Amino acid sequence: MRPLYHPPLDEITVQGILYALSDPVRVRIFTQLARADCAKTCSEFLHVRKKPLAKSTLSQHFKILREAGLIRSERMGVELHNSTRCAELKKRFGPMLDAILRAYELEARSS
Amino acid sequence: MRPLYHPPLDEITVQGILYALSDPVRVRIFTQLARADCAKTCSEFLHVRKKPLAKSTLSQHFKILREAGLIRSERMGVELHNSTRCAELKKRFGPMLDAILRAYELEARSS
DNA sequence: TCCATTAGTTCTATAATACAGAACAATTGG
DNA sequence: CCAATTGTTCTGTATTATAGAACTAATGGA
Repeated sequence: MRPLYHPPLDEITVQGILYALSDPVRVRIFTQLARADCAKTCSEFLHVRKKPLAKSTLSQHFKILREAGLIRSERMGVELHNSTRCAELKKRFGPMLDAILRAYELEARSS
Repeated sequence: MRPLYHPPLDEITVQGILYALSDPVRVRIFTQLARADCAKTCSEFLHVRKKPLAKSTLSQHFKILREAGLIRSERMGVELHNSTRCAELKKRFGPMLDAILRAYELEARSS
């Protein structure tokens, strides 16, 4: 089992971020992590919006978020503790991420 | 041949926009359109960054941009005149699009 | 120590999507 | 009306996504 890869800040791409955030499940995961004040495990997201997700699928989604540079996952015993890399990302991409999250939020409210 | 579909402003989604802009060819097309002061035809993009594109592929890319609500395509004789819907989009999504384009621009400069 | 449990990952097969060549459609100019 | 031009749609292949099954890693107890 290969170690979890986290790209360094300067290898993170806009393309990768947009792709990662163009999926509703991943957006949900990311926004929950962004809102949370402490790290969350993967399995907390096995039921996203009432839709049961296979854990292999969920694992893939986390991998995509991680390798896009959006989140950081640390092994803590048997589980992974996931948190966002928002602070770093803000340094590199300015207001982009905030603007995206805000747009998603507004969209959710209006529907 | 079915008429070109342009979603009304309130049916445009963040997800659709991010997905459309997570492909380098489409980003190139969109940014060129955004910079241009007049509409551009599809075939002007047959060579994007020295890579020859099949016109069927290009057509698909335009369709994705169009149906994501990012561009508007009008038949003018035998060709299509494409332009962005930036003004409308700004009303609905605020600074998101600008922030994305700016991030892509900075990324391009630094590489 | 060893076994059961828990949390995630990887493997494998199938379903959905992207790409590009070929045929087609629509418009215009000669 | 025919030829040329621009773009779309059709069709087959290649890549990517999903989810079940098997596997790995860490822990807590008997």
